[in-house]
Amino acid sequence: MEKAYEPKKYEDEIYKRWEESGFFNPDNLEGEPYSIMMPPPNVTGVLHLGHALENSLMDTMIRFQRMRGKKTLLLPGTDHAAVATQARVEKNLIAEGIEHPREHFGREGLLEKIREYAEESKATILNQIKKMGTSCDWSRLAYTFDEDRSKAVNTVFKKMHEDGLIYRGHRVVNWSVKGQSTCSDDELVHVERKAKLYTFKYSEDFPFTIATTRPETKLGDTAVAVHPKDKRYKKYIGKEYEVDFCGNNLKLKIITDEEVDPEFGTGALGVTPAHSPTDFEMYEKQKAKGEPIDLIQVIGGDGKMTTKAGGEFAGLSVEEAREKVVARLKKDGLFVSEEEIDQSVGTSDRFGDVVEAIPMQQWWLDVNKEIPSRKKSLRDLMKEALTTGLDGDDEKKVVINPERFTKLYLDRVNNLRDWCLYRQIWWGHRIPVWYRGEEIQVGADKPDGDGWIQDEDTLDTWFSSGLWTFSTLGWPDEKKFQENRDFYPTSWMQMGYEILYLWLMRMILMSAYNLDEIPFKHVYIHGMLRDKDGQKFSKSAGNGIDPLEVIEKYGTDALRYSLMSGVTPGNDSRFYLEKVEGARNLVNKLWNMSRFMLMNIEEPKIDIECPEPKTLADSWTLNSLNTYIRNIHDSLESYQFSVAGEILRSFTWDQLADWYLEIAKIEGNKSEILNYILNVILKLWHPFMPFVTEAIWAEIYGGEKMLMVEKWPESKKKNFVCDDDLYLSGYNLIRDIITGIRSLRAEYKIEPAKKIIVYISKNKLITENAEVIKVLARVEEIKDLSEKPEGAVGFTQGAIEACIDLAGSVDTEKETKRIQKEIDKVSPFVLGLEKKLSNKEFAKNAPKEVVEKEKQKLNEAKEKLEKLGEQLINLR
RNA sequence: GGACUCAUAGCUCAGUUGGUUAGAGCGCCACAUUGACAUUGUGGAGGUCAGAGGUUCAACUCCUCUUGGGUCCACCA
Repeated sequence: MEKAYEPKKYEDEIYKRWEESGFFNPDNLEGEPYSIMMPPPNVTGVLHLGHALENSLMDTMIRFQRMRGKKTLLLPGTDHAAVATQARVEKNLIAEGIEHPREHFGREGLLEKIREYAEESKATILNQIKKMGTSCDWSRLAYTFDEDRSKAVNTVFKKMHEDGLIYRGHRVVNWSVKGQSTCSDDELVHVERKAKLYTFKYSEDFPFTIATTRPETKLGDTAVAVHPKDKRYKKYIGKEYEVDFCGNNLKLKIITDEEVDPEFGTGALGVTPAHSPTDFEMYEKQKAKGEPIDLIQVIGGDGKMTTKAGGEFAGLSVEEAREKVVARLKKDGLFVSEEEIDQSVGTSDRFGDVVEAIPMQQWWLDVNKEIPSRKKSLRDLMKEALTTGLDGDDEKKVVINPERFTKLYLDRVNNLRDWCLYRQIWWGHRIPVWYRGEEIQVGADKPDGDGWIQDEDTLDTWFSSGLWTFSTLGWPDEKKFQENRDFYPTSWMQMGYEILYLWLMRMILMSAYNLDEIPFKHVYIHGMLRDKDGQKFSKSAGNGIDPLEVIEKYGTDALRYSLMSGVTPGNDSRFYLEKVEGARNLVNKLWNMSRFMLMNIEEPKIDIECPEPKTLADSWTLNSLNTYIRNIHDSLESYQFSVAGEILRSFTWDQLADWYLEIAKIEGNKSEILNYILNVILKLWHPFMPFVTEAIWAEIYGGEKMLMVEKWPESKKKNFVCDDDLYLSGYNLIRDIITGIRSLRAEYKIEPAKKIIVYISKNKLITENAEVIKVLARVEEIKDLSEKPEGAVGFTQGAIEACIDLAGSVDTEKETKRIQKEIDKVSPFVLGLEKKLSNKEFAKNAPKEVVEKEKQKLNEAKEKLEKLGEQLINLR
């Protein structure tokens, strides 16, 4: 084995071997099914560190489960990401000088451009996933926009339409002028900005003033709403006014609505049904009440004022129209005041512009309507999945970790509005709806007869992502799906909290509706990765880090470990290169430890049972390892990746490398035990650091047998027992003595090479481990404490006292200080314990073990205090 | 307006059903250096767990409030 581990030499070759082995494919495995559907990365570019974290989490889990003997499936794929991808390509084209890509290329031409980009991006992404060491089944690779997935999309659309859940309606939508497309409420990003609130009167004879930040929309007002209990306006309710507003003849009915805040502005709200979601709701309510008001669209899809806005304003941009309206109001003496206020506006998450509310004929998914065969709405299903389980079946319940996200999810479900399904872009699943005059047909294929025209629009990208957990398994093809049925519902899903609403909810909706199943049993929500200073990684901030560059420099294992260490569910974590460096060191340490162990193993055996310990160090290490096996297993089972990694690191480095291997050099003859320990730790490390462990495994056992499918270590029920009481805490005592001597040596600046004589109250434990103490603490001879000379300095560890002879060079003052410091540390502890133990309530209420433990601690501390006192007296 | 979350060593973070003399990594200080490893080893300094109350025999851990960061949702006419 080489002196240092060089990841580059091994990684690609190992990945190839894994792939060729066929064990990424569960069809070649046996056991209980375990499945994870990889959240498909968007084909908008390359993978970032967040994806790298996700791959690490999923692959660690899947490797762990595979080694446990499960039939594991990690299904890879990518997402066509409709709007995001088209927006990206259009942006690139505009940067290249093509001002209007849609007009320039036409539908098919632009689609071809996007397709090219998507394919390229896809290839890059898949390669990156491989570089991360992700053990996914490439034979089941899926894409949200491929044939099978499109089939699923069309099938679901048709079914929902037949169930009456998808309807067509003329309603106010969120419209991105820049993107020339709608977007759903979930796709809005709210930003704070300053705005002017204008107060004005519609006309001379209108009885009161109203306030607005959008004077230009007032050209489309058809009512004025006040709070039903607002006394100021009581007498006007129900009246109708006809006003001349900036040259427009407006009919305004005074209506009431609970939504109106009497405290805001003047307490009277000009209702613009066409350009405000809440106003539109009032319009609908009025209609339902049988007292309809009008709807006048004064802003068009191009962001300009329409002819309905009046000749003076038609064709102006919104901003121009606003200025003009304000100027006109001032001129007409209708303007009252203006003030600056904070306002939050919705912007498009993909195009970045402030969205306009515009009324349009669109298709919607009704979340409140009863599903004919179920007597429940989609909203009900979404709720059930996280509360009682579907149909009250606890087995059909999704558990979110950390739990707090459950509440967020449910709050959102309760306030859910109908889902606007259509997007006026070209990249995406084309709507399976056909028109001929007034006739409408739904289905993927063109209906019989002439004159049918397919809808121009495409579906919201999340519609296909919502189907991901089962469309990837072959649904709606019954045969294909049945073959994969064991993997559904999937076992585990991990995702960032930022797509909780966008994705998690829709997957649950789609699965519950189509299959009457939950999509997965457990969801693990991870936080966002931030840079060293806690900033988000982003293109515009220029702080992005390419995972491939990190891999190139430090290796994949180091990247994986550094990403997962320090993460706790639901919380953001920071990424910086020092962390990767530390992980790289750990990887190398593991390599070198293995190298050393291998040198001390006579003939490595791949199947080796835990050998009987021969020395104290052996039993301590084997017992300790046994406990760690259990802890790591439990931590991984409960998705505590960081904890599992940390305790494994601690065992490997702090216990094994720093102590046991050093002792092995002294005691010698440990071939079997080292063989066993090496096998076990390589297995335990494998899910975290697949490459280096597999590389070491190959160094030991050749490339034939793969660690990836070795059996996960089992912890034994019983530890090795020691007959003597002293042995129970024996090993820690030996370590403490060695550390104590080392510490004294450092304090008295005894040359490291110089061997000294120590005096210890001897017992069997000391005698048996004398050699270890001698070598590790650089001791010439161990003599009995009774022989200690005048002026020896010492320390106490539990029942054992040890001294070193400084041959008259004791610095009394310094030593006094040292001992006093020690006493100052122990005495308050003793006092505290005494107080606690003398408290009757404590004795009465605390569990027996706790009381016993405290008593023991007190005795030990007291003893130590006594000895320290003696030492202090001896100094004088 | 409604809610969530974080505050622990210089820095980044663990601390999962309340019982440790509160931990790790990095950094810092001192020392070591020819065989597993300088991507190293040894020793050490460093925290009244944001603040104030409360519950409890016992609080970093549970409750309330305060302060300061971050996030989400709703409304914003």
